[in-house]
Amino acid sequence: MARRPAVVTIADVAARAGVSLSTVSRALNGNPTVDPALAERVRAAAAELDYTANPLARSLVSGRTQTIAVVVPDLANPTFQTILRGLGRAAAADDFHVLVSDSAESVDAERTLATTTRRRTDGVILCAPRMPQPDLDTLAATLAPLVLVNRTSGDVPSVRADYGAALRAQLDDLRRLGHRRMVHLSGAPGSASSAQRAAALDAFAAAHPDIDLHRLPCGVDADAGAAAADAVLASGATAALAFNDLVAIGLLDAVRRRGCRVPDDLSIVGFDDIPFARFTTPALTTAAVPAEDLGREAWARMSALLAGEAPPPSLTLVPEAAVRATSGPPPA
Amino acid sequence: MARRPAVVTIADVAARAGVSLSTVSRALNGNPTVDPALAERVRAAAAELDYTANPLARSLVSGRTQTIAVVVPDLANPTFQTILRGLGRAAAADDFHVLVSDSAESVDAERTLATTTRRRTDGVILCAPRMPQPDLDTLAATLAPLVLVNRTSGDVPSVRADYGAALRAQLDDLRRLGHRRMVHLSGAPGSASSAQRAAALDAFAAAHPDIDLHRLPCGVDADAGAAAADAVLASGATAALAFNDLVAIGLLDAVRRRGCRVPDDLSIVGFDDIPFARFTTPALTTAAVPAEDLGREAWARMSALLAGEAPPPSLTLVPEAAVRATSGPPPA
DNA sequence: ACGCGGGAGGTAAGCGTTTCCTGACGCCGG
DNA sequence: CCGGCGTCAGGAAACGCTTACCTCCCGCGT
Repeated sequence: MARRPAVVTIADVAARAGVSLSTVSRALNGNPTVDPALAERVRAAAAELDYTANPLARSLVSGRTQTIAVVVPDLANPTFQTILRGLGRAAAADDFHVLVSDSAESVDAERTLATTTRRRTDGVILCAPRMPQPDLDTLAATLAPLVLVNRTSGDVPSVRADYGAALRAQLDDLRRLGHRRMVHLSGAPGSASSAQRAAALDAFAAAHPDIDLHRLPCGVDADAGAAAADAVLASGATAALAFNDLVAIGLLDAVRRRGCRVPDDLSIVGFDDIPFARFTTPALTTAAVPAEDLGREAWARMSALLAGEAPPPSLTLVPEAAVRATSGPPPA
Repeated sequence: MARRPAVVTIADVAARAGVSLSTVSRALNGNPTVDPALAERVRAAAAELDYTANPLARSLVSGRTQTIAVVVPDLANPTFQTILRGLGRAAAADDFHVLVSDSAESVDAERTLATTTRRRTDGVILCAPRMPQPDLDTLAATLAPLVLVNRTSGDVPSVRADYGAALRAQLDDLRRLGHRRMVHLSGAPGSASSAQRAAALDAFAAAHPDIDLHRLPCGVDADAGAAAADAVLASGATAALAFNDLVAIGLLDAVRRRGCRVPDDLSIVGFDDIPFARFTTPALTTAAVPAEDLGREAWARMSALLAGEAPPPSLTLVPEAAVRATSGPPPA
């Protein structure tokens, strides 16, 4: 009994069709210089043998892998998941594969992963990298083609949400509602959005000296938000602005457990508008970061880069306010 | 000015160290037959040139890519995200990369993605595939090494949660609480868990003929849960068992908006214990599927397979009941 | 002093493609 | 009728690496 070869190569197809390797390659790649009848014969042979070109060998010679790498700080973060989903689907539509790595919020891992995954892919998308700007600038030089999400570096194409503008809008809304003591729960110091937010806070504080705007260091997840509950309540603030929805949700739950009524005693606003923000009680007021769009747009830029075209200009989306039920006037 | 070669190859290192290609390869791969002093010289040359072996070329000859493929039905589903995270981190710890694809709940995409990604990786992990059993069996034969999550096929190593057992426990709990009219919101017909759940429902119905157990077709997300609210209320059931937490959350929110008190008027139990289940109001009673463990264990099996060892036996984890506040006795 | 064994490093053969270059053939024009 | 040119297919190099195999040299034993 004829043992089926473990793997069928282009040579098998060539033998079957009675032509040379190069002809098979040309025929299967649609090279027009091959006689149509011959091409058909080759295709038939390939089909009978169930042949598909080995992508590795192909990549080695062509220098292209049809794969891009994405590095995110934490796969458990709903925002990154959504970005990844938009990105992944857009890339898949263009027949590209996605290699994801989770840097576990570690700057070292970020650098290492970016470098090693870059070597086996055609480009890298760094999603909200936490590393300091100089490090990012240095690294960026070695990574091209590179697209950044929520960070910028030189003229690297990027897409990002304007955290500063959205935070400013939130602060203004709360001020208009009458709040005069507010607290901001800041997270992930490395993230670019932190800088934007800090600037927005500074500007607001300067513009409204009558308002007591306190800043409370905090983590980036629900536990961190819960842990900050006592400090928030002790601060006497009538409104809390959380780094993200996770923090807001943790805080919301924790203060309610302590008997604090939201929004009557304390207004809470989140950031990101994760899918669950609608389902908290009360429904969370937040700023809707269009994460899926960010992912899609990031791919659009990478795709242009890979095609050697000029990428679309860097994009800054302003998150839209999603005013729901955790914000309201301060207690009288 | 000496132009730096775009890419430094093993030949450059060999020239720099004044040795042959093979010696460089051996030295860098820690082959003990190379003289320690020479090895050191090679390593030094490699370091000066900032050389790293081209993974593609290496893969082509070695036949190993240090990469595995994972196919999930929907990246937006928190359970798959968690599985992916456990899997990704475990694989990363073993210096493996992960190529993820989102099949968008499409059976066709599932098959195609599995096949094409398999070719550029060392193995595939199919996460909760939706395709019918015969298709899965056929496909499985061409995919080895393969690991299945939440499905089985022949003697393919697998890890899964025992949805049937957990659902049985939920049903028993509700019965003990006194519920006599219950409704089950079933989702994703293709999924293996649906079969297990159907069997559990059948068995329960047979064992407790006095209980009215109704089944309501439903989708798999929060919107589907919300859409089912009227039907659930109209059914007169005092307890609703949702296909997953997303459905439960949508339902919970929708019935509360209609003035229904949970759990006083209606008990609701979810499934999966997604991170947000703790934060609904009231906190959602659910069954805790250890998704991160599933991911980690899936990798353990793949890892063994790749090492040519016998994989650990297929694993079935029984989700633990997470009794919180959406379940209670039926109204009197 | 010579042969032989063993160890270290070099040579070259792949891995499976793509692609450049060459050669054969046929056709057309001179 | 012959030369030249265009077309199409084959040969072979190249992509960057690993590894089997072979050579060379050294040291030992007789």
